[in-house]
Amino acid sequence: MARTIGSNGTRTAEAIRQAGVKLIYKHGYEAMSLRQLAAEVGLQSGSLYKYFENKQNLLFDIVREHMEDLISKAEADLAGVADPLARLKAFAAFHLRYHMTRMAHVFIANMEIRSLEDEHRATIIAQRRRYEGLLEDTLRRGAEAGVFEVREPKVATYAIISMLTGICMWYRPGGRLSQEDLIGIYTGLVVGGVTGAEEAVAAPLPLEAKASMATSPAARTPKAKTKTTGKATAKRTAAGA
Amino acid sequence: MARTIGSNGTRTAEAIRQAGVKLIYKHGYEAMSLRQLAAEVGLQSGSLYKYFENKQNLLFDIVREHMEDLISKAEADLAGVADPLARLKAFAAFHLRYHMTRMAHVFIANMEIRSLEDEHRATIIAQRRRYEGLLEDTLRRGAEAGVFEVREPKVATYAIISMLTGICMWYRPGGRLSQEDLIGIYTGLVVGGVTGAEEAVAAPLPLEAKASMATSPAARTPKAKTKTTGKATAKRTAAGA
Amino acid sequence: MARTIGSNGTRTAEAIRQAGVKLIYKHGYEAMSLRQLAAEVGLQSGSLYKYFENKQNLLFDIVREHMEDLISKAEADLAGVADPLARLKAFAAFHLRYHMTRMAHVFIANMEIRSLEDEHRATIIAQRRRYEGLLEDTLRRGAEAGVFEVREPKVATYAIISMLTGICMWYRPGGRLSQEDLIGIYTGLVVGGVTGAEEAVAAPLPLEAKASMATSPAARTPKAKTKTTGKATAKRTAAGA
Amino acid sequence: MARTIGSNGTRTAEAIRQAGVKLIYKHGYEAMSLRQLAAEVGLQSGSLYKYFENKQNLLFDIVREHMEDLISKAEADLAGVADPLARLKAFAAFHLRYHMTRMAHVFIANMEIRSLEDEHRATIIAQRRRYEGLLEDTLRRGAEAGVFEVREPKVATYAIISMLTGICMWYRPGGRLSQEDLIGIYTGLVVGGVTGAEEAVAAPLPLEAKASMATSPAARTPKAKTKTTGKATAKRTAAGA
DNA sequence: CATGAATGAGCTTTCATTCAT
DNA sequence: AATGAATGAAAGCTCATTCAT
Repeated sequence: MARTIGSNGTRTAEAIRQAGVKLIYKHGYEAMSLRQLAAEVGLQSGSLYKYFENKQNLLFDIVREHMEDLISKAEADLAGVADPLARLKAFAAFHLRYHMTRMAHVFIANMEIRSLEDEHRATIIAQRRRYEGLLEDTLRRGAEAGVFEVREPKVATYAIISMLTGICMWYRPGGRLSQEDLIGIYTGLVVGGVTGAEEAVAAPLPLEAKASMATSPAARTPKAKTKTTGKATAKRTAAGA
Repeated sequence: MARTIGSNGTRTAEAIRQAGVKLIYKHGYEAMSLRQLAAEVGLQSGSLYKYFENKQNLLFDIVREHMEDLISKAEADLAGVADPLARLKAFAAFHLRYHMTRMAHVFIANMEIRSLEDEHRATIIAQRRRYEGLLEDTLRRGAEAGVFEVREPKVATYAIISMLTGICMWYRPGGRLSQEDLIGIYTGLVVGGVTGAEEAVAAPLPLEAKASMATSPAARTPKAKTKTTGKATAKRTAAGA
Repeated sequence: MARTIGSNGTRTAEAIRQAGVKLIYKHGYEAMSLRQLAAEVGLQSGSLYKYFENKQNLLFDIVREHMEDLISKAEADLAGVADPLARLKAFAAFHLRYHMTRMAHVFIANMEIRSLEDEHRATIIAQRRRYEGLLEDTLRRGAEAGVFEVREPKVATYAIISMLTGICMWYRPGGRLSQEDLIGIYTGLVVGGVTGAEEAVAAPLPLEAKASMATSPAARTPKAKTKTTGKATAKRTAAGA
Repeated sequence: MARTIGSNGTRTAEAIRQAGVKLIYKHGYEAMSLRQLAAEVGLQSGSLYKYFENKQNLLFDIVREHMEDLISKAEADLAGVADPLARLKAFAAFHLRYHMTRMAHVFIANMEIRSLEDEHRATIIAQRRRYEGLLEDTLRRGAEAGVFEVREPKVATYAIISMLTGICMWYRPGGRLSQEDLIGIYTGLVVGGVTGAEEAVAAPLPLEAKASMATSPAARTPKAKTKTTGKATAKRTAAGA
């Protein structure tokens, strides 16, 4: 029988990718074994090595491609939107929609950064920073324009992204509230947070003070120690401990 | 020479607990080996079993005691505060301060729920729900009193807690912004979010519609399948896959 | 070079089985380590797991296959023999010959029942009962026919089988007495025992009295307690203690 | 409070001995851990070493003392009995009664010979031989006197002892048949076996032929390899493999 | 007499990975 | 493109044993 378009190899590669996402999401990267993965796609575990160099690279590929997808789609969505408030709402809506749609990928990208080796993690963190930049720039411009009450755009960026990303910890399709309902609720919280309520709580901050933050939240994630011997699985050491 | 005060056993137990927190924070529970842990406290790995039943129980003990501490301190902090807005601010301040102070414990409690066995996870999730209840009740009462514009207190609870918890992903002591600065910023975002900006964005929600959420975000964390045969190490399966 | 006929896998499996029998016979199941076994067949210990699920199953497979072999050969040997005395002699001869030929298997099947987990032990005990049934039925029919003086066929069955099985505690091929010599001697003891000498010793037994025996000698072997928690290696508890 | 007569130490020693018998009977020597044993008598496992040199010696002490008891009681029972048939019956009755009464000790002495180190096993086997000698001499004298039809007293000895010993594989007190009932049945089998039925089955044996047996069944039990290094638990190698 | 902390060796089992076929 | 046999390392855990107190 003739090969179907997209060779078996291509199809197997795709199956492995999908099964990998599923299993890492379910069990975690460390806890997923390649035997499991191979069984999921109907192969022997040794055969997987036709499709990736090693387990670490499978994870890296999944996360990197996810980040590329996330960034390009976000940039496309915000492309024509100039007004800061409109951009903020568009960002929030995009982020939420994306996170409700591709929960497994998002979950992995957030949880398994610690399982990436140094170099790979650096790549992903750079992508993350670029993505965060979309929001940070918007907040900064809105603040300059006087429409947002945001004195620390970086902090606000982290806060807002944490809030929005949190949705994939509990959201399930088919619930009482539709995706659009939820987008409405979350956007309300975000917009309310950055417009005009702030003075009610906080005293003016000393802007000239030394920053209390790392250059990015990403820097907080544990860093793998340099691989040393043999085939040993790379272990990670956290910067912050 | 006589035994030093606070027998070796007690001190070793404490050292193991602390090293455990440190290593799980750095490497993750799955990636931390008991040999590593033993080396960290200057023991043979087998000797650790004087101090815990098994690796899983070490994790559970750490997380459970952390949650107990978190809850009791939170309840103490909110004890006399009746006014919804004051309670909200007190909760935010407590949560942030706690998370900036005990980052490793908090990080572990959030990240390693997936590594807990069924029963243990259920215990922790129940504690989490109780903690979330402190905020949810406050939001609900504030909404009833007309001081908060919150139509979905549960969703708002998840959103706010996600935002506040996010601080331990990037905060480092000694930065430009003091803990109190950051508490000011975050509290501003939270209070702004729940007071009066919402109508600007979202259409009224159909309150009677079917819920789109699990009973708790906790339910999203992967659930271990029931142990079936033999001595096999328990693996986890995610509810959502 | 092409794979040798009978793939390596098949040959390795057979080598493992044989080495397993040899080492369990020599050291006992508990005392045999899988490292020993692997070394015996020239493998790493982990590689054994291509060939059995775990150590316990290796033992079970060995014992179960032995019992199947024993039963089927015994049934074949007795197939056409109707006369009770002839059947008794045929049984004794078969049992002795088998036990002198496959001493290691027999020894293991008798000694290591205690090392089997509950379910496995139940299977083996059922097989043992079936085998014993061959003798018991013969004794019973012989007693009914008046050719045997056997008032308690079950007790006599246990006694005779114990006597015959005992041969594998001391027999070695190449000794002064041939297998056929020994069969002659043992058969004489057995036949003499069940034909007509009994009244010389014992007073008539109250047949209606309550039995003083377990349903089978097998039931005397220690029974593993039901596995309860975690991954703990199953220990055994004796029924009679 | 004053010490009771028989110091605590003496009582503890006795408790350890009894618990040891119980646990070795239940689990087997290899499978019994000293932690279990210590727990059974309410001690820490390290404290056991006040009462024995090591685990191996505990086993040896138990078995040796059992054998001494067995032999001295048997010799006492047979002391005044001269007539071969009476001696045979007395031996059988004694052996059965003893085995029904002290099943655990007997079981251990039979099953755990393989777990004894070389030297210890040699001691026990010598005792066993002496015990067997009581029966063998009786058979020999009976044969010489023409009252027994036994051409191979050694073989008959092994056969008879195996048969009688087998009772402790299935007997339980409180069953339908009393100890005396069972003694009657077994004695009938034994006496019948050695009196006059033999010619019915076997052709005369060539007495001058080379023996097909080891000097004692005991020699069949595995022999421990010489202890080699450090504190390593001694492993055993079977002579017959 | 007994504890309790610790050792060091060894166990069964799992894993990522390799490679001849 | 895939198999299946095997490796070598490491994991969690248990054990008999020691010894200062």
